[in-house]
Amino acid sequence: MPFRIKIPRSTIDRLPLYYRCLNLIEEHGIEEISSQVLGVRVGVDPSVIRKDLAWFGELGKRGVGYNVTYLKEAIGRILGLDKEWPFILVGAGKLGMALAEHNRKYGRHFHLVGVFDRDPEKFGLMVGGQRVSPMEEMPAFVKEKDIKIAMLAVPAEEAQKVAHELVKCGIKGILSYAPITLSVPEDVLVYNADYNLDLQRLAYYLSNDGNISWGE
Amino acid sequence: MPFRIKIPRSTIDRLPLYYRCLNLIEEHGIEEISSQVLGVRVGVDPSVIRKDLAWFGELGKRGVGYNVTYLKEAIGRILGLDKEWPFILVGAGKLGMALAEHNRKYGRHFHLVGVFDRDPEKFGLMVGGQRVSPMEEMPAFVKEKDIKIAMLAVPAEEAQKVAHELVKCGIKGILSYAPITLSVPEDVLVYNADYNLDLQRLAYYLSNDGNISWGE
DNA sequence: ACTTGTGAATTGCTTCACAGCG
DNA sequence: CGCTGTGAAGCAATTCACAAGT
Repeated sequence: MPFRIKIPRSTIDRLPLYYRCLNLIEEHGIEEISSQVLGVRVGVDPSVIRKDLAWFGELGKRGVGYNVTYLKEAIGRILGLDKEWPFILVGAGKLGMALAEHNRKYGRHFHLVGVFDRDPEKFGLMVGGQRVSPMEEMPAFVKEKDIKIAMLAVPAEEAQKVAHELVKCGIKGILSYAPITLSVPEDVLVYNADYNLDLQRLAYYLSNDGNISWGE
Repeated sequence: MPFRIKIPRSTIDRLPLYYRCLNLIEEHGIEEISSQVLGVRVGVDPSVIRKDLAWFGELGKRGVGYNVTYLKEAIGRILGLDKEWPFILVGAGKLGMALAEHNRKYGRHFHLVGVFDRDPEKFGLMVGGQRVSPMEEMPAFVKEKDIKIAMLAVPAEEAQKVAHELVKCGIKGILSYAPITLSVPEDVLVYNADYNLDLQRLAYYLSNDGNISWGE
């Protein structure tokens, strides 16, 4: 009888950190690693790493540690990186173009299959190995190829409208660079990549040293 | 007698969301807002908003709600956005350049004052309103202008080395686009802007629908 | 001897429910 | 009456400490 367990969000948030680090460690030719050492490399407490991994079975060997390649591949499978994820980019401005080019060079597991924009001047331009197509062609394209992920790099004013369209044709995950909170149905996931959010968080800690003070 | 209270990290993480949204609401000419309505706009439970804001005093009026402009400015002060933050960019590749241009157009509260790269071919290029300077000039520049924030957009191989240099000349906050976990002293803050992390988290939820299944 | 996997204790955050005020 | 501010309850995540395994 199949049953399902909910994995803590914080665990999922850390898995890509482990994965990224294990890739590097593997390249260095290291075969075994302890939660201790991995912890230092990813900046996470070893017991957190062990708890995180334990959700998915017994991935390590007691007294020894974790096999780097095996663990890397296990985490890859957990994250769904054993398949290639096609995604589209909406918005071929400077930022969108740079992201697309960057992905072409460094992207693993995710490949750009379409770029869309409203501006006719952009049509036909090559961006990240794809020709920019008019926004009107997006719905058919996404439905036909059954694409689930979109990167959104359009101006704030357009972002909500575009998000709506994306959802309507079946997109389930959006990585948004737009500086607004998108409203989407709850079965659609949005990650905010607007770097101003992070800059502002930085500013808080730099201003307040993590606290606020009162009194005299 | 001065005393200090620790604000939850999750509260700080949400403040920029509120701030971003309040700016928009203010532009629409709305003067008062309840935690209820704001909650819908930012996708956060109203009681979370009230608890978050309560850390900083009584910012609202019972029976009425929050004054939009007043609240926006209060949050701005809390985050340290009442001052302008100068920052530098290290790495004038495609991504760095796009980020710099983007910041010039849309950046509030943070302004780019220097761009550095190791590649002599880049020297002198205009990026985000600044001329690209050789990496060697960075330490003197940062120290002299007392800059605290850096954006890091260099290849993985260089990133750790550069992070070290940044820390050595007084940088306290790094927004890193490099696909590695940087190791820095604990009084230095690093935010990871590597979008592959978010794509991988998306992939997990799209693959597993938030769960994993066992058994038969 | 060393390191994982894991229940138990602890800490921190969110949700609830309502008193306090406009 | 409506909405904030807040103690208390409930839930989730981290930390601890050690048994289990190599």
